[in-house]
Amino acid sequence: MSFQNRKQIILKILEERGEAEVKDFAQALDISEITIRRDLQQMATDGLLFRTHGGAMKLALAQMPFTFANKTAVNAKEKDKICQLAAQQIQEGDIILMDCGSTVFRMCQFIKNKRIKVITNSLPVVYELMNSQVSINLIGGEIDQERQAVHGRIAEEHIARYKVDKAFLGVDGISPENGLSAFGEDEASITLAMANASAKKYFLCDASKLGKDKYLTFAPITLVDVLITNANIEDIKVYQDKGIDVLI
Amino acid sequence: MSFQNRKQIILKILEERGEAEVKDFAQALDISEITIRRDLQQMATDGLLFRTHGGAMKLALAQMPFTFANKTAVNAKEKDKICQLAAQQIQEGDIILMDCGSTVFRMCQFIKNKRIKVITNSLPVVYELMNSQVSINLIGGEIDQERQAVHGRIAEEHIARYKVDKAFLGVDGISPENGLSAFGEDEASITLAMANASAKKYFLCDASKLGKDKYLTFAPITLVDVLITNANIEDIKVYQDKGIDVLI
DNA sequence: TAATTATTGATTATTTTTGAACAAATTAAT
DNA sequence: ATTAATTTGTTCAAAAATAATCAATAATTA
Repeated sequence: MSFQNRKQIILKILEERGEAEVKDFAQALDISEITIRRDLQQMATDGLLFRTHGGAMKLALAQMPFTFANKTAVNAKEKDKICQLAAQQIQEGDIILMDCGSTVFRMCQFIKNKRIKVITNSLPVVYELMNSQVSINLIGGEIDQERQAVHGRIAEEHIARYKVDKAFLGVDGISPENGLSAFGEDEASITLAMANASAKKYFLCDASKLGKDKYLTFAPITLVDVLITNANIEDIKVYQDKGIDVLI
Repeated sequence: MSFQNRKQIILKILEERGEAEVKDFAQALDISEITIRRDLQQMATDGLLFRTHGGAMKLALAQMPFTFANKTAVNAKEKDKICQLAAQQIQEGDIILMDCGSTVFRMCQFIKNKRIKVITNSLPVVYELMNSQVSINLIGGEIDQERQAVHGRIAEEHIARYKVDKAFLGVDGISPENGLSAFGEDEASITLAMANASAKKYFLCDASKLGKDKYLTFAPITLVDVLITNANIEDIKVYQDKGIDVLI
């Protein structure tokens, strides 16, 4: 077993457990502790992990070239529940669209092992699904460095070329009266383009977005096929009355 | 059994198992270990596999998960010199194409602070130029997880929509007689598409690629406008005779 | 057919990797 | 603050792998 092989396994262990001791590595790899220490030292200087006394930690946040993980920290647990529900809607072989919102991003962890194709304009999503079962189609166009996503006319035209089963989208605001709203034009038109390219439109909205209107309203509430949220039952009645499926 | 045959089988073994030891290869091919080592060495310099102490690994496995900057890069210093030369060819305001080769990738460090637009299919380039002065246009299409780049027909169509000043490209082999060659079809056709979309074509080739023909020859040497290399003067004469600008 | 070249295998020297022993440093506990 | 326990760094030796050199074989060319 060469150093390169061990490197792989060490990273995998860290990926699963977050942190581990030298003993654990030595046992898992059936090799002496001193060798593990040397491995960890080199990998630490290579920036692949964080060395602690007695072991190592994964540097998920530092390793990620994107700062997306921070954003998603807000209401992470609630969002994860929503995403788990969303992921359950996906069958093997599906082709799905995913937009560049922070909620939709958290779906990645639940779909990594599905054999599906994901079409997306979000670089964090691409990064997260890299080296997974999922086959990825990246939407081309101008990169918005702030959003870490692809936007613009070219991107919309790219989307329009596809017809997919399901689109998983996020919005900044949603209300029964004024429909869907967003903070920016770019976001709105990409969301719209994705919705138009998909047979079934799923919208992932945590409770904080329900009943709110934001800067730009861009689509009627009828665009929504399925609303996936963590709001309480009274608040979602109005949406069900409009003929929208709601998953809680 | 010829070297070509062994090469095929070695690659097949790696494809199946991901990694293997010299012993395994020697046994499978019924040939001495020293010969296997020689094969592996050549294939490693050709970029077909990753050599480890005691064996070899599939390239995709060796490229650490998402450490896009390949730190084990061979000839890093030589490549950097070539890239510095290439970067000097770029003026403020230029729109340039960059392909997904490891040499071209190293240009990023030298162009970070230029006010230019880069069109690329390489995810490492995108990540490297993120949060820089450079504005990025990402080519859309299917993602090749091994190459960490976008390939395919959609990508080529995307490229064809643009007309740019300069393209900075890499190839796996280049020779005065047979022109440009690559290991794979996808790579070749993307390179060709980029060349066609650009007024001036720069090719970045370290000395190890000069005078070599690889698996697939896909374009005549006349496609090259400028060759940037670290080879010695005698070796580049033949290219200059063909009317190609050469920078050393 | 003979001469030349390229490929392969064997041998030896060099390098790399690994593990053990012990001193130094760090952490935890009193 | 001091001591005990653990962890780490350093040095050295053994083992494994590689590189280098040279002879033998196979392939090619004249």
